[in-house]
Amino acid sequence: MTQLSGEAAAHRDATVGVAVDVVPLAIDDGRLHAALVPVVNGRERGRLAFPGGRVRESESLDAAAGRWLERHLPGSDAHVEQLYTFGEPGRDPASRVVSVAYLALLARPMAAPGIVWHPCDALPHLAYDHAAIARVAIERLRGKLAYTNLAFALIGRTFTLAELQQVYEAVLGRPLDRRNFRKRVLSLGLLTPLAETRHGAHRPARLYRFAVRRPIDLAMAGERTHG
Amino acid sequence: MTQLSGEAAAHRDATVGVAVDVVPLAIDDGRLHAALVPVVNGRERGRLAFPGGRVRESESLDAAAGRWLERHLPGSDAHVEQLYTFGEPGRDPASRVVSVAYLALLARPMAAPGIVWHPCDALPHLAYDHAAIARVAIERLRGKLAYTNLAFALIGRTFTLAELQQVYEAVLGRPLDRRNFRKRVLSLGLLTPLAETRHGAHRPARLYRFAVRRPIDLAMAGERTHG
DNA sequence: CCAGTATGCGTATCTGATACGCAAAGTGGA
DNA sequence: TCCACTTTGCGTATCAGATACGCATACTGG
Repeated sequence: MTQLSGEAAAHRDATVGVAVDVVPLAIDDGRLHAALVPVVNGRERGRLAFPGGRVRESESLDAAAGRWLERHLPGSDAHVEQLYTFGEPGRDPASRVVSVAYLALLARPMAAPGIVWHPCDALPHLAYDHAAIARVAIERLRGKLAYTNLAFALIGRTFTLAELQQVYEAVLGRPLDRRNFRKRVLSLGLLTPLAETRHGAHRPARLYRFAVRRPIDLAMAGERTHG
Repeated sequence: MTQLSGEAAAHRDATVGVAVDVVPLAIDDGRLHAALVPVVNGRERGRLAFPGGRVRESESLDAAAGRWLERHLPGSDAHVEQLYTFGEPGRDPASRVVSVAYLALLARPMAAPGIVWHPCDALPHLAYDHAAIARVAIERLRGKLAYTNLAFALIGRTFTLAELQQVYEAVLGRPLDRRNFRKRVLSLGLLTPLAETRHGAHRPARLYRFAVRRPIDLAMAGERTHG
């Protein structure tokens, strides 16, 4: 906020509410999926929406996002980061609510009561402005995948290169060349090869894990002049 | 907002206020500057902060940002875009306020009553968490300059390549090679050469203008595989 | 008219992205 | 047992863009 120069005092006109909406995303069967819950009250009852709700006076926005995620997907151990804030006056027909949207990346689409996982390329009609939130979420994820190690949040602790490639293909929505993908991802130095291999129907594949499982911005290293 | 399953109803517990803070940035003398105003009330009185204040019930967040910018820098004709939302419970000692921060890019550091322009690489001690807001703003601007045409907002309608280069150097904080800058920026096809030239102490320089003066994402064109 | 400086253009080189060939290492069926 | 088949793993050729840098051009000012 800041200085209330001539404006209403801090405790007055608290007519604008604050909420968070969490967009849980995970890969399933080579496709990106989003977790939705049915709306229980109001004019939008019955429609699907992202988990979310009011921010308490004593909690931070990040804490509120974590709390609402935990309520609907308990123990999900997701990577959560702020996405964008939606505050059009008419976005909730009941009252004026500003919603801080969050991205939550899960290693797997875990089941939970009331939760429905939908493929992101064919979402149903969502409540409120959640279709716009979904668009921004997927767009952001696509962008960040290219210059961060964010993929670690969408895959288990150990994985083969083919499995990691499936994550990228699911998010980007297009096929990648196996051999170039291998070179690229290994040259970044983010992966640690393990001694074990995964045995399937054919040649066993080496297992890897991410050296660091927290967000790293790769653009910092290779500084770009541009301009 | 969203479903208020078991939570307090929409009109109750409106104890969290919503505000916007605008970070006005402009280039002056080859350096990036930010516009600040003194805080007039509360414990932080006298310190400098970014322009901002409460969001009205009937206005959108973008409209609130534009209103507070217009109040302090009337007629600035800035490019305004949402930055990040800050909502730590203790960020304002007076009351719980969530602030949606906005970036405002100006072609020149225009003067206005009460406004103080400070170089971004040597900001004074700011009120509230505005130092963090400033960091995020500059970081975001640096990032977006590399893959958008956002520079159009930080320069006048017509300019020489040397002047445009100064904008990039001021934001990025490091010198660029003249000849490579020229090639890069011209190959992007964003600039339209004009017939006129600007005459100074030496060889006259051709004037250019941005073909489009609204944000364009360049990464969309050259799609990156990565992986 | 010449020294000085900024503009404008071109070339060589390096790095990274892309396209694609091919051997290696397993499984499963004949 | 062995061979067809599939997936993994590695290498090479080529191309586009980034970077380093040389140099002529076109003005001003003394």
